[in-house]
Amino acid sequence: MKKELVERLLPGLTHDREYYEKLYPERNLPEGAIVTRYAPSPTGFVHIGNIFQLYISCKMARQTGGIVFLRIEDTDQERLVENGISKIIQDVASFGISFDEGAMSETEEKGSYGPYIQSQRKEIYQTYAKDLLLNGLAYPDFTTKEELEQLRKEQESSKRRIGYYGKWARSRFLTEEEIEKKLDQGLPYIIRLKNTGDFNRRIVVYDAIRGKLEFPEDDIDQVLIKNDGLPTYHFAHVIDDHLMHTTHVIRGDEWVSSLPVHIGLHQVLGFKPPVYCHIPPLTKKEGNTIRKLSKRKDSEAAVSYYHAMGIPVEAVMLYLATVSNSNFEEWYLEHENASLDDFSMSFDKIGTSGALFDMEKLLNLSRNFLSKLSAQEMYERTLAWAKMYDDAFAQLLIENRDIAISFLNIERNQEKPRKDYAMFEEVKSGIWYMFSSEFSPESYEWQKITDLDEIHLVLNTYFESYYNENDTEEEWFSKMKDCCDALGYASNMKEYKQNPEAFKGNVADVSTIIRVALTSKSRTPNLYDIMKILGLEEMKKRIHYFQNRS
RNA sequence: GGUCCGUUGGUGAAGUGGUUGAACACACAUGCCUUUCACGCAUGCACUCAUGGGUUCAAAUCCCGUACGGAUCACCA
Repeated sequence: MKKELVERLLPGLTHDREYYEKLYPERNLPEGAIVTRYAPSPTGFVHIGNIFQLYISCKMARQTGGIVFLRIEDTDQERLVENGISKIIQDVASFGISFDEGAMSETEEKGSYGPYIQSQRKEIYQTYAKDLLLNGLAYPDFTTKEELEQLRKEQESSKRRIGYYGKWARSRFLTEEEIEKKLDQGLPYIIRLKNTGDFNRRIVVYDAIRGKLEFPEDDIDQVLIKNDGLPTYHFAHVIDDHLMHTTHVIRGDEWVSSLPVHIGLHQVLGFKPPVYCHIPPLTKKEGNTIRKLSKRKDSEAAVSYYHAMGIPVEAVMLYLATVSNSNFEEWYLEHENASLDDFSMSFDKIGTSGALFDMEKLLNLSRNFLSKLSAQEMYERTLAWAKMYDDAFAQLLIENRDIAISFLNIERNQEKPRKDYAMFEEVKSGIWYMFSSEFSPESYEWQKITDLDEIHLVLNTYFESYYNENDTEEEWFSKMKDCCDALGYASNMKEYKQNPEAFKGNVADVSTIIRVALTSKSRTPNLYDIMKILGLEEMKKRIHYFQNRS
């Protein structure tokens, strides 16, 4: 196509493609370093699947001495959300992830391969499109949406392959005179690739995760530049990843079917394609069907969900690591105290079929993680959570700091600590009865022994004659047994089991009476510790409260 | 409809032709321990790897068909 016409189509371009090729030279990185990117469109909040993908990207880049950068794909101007970039950066940062290069805020960026916001790279894309136009590898298309729709219907009814290709791509055959005439009329147009691909030829692509993939060549005249002058995803991705020297494109597997398009574009532009790595989606079972986790339908898809529930980010990352590399879990079991960074990930250990998102497993990981924190850390983190999501609870934690820490410490400093909490949200329901200001229960969880006279008898006897604040745990328990013997309860479990009729109950029943009277709950951590923390004064108050109610 | 991908237990999965009578983890069940709970310990949990056929001395592992599931086919990414 002649130069004047091309300049009419894509006006105002001051550079040629060689200029850009020189502007963005080869990166100076160690052999085998992986350069990859996170390339979201700023259309809302970050999805847990994005974090999953990002985790893999960061891991692979960092362990090879490479780079991961943030590129904003905002070529769809209609779907943009206000402060979209900040939201992405914030959500990502909340999982402890940051970028080596790329967009850093709405207005700032870092690195010498920018701009990293696609809408600011318009001239670059157009320059490459212009080059294609000049070489007869692209052409303007004035077809309207209605005409396109019409074309599709024709193809459907005659059972042809759907798409704008070959003889169906009518604008291919426009003469330069016809183009000029339409331009004179001011008709809107787009730029399409004049595809030389042949549907009957096959191409082979090696995906780092899925292995050998085979497709027919793409022969569709893909849109390169849209009506608004901005490129389509396909065109922008190919140019950006070439110019930014991306070595590995790590993205969701909804993209595998556009691989022929991307390979084709790399070819016409004379680029060497990067290695493609398509990761499977996180899925969810709904009835009998399995589908991708969806931001709209599934609350657990939003990153904010985990923060609100108080699931520590470490646990979420652990879960994502478990799902991403099949050998991670075993490795982690052998390296209990190792950091995630010490694990060495590989593409071929990433599964190809989507993992069902398993909340149980995540919570289990979280429970284990939280059980390993010190009481002090547990307290601080619970407090930090409460300050964000539950003011009243935060206040209580501050007022009862020492009690809270002592309570959280029960059976924590041991080889295999208690696993009471999977999220900070649960701490409240586990701890409230320790705070005297909160203790005024409406009901008590009485178990086997429910006769109130008997309960009073046990409580009075125990506190009047047996409890001593200064006892060690052994002394405490042996006195508990003495109390049982005195009241007709079995102090020895084996004896009780052999002949339950001979006793009113056993030492477990007596302990339960005391536990419930003091806490209103039948399940609590170790009673001895709880009594120590409450102290005699508080216990008297509670027994008194109970006796007045019944 | 075209194109492509996948299918090992309730879940994540290991496993690429022969110590797999299918590892490991989560969940579940039972028992033990035990002051409740939690922890811990022990045991159980796939009539065999979607299904039919083929190759082979030998197949979850290789080949073909079928079924089911998923992705994609925009001037969205």
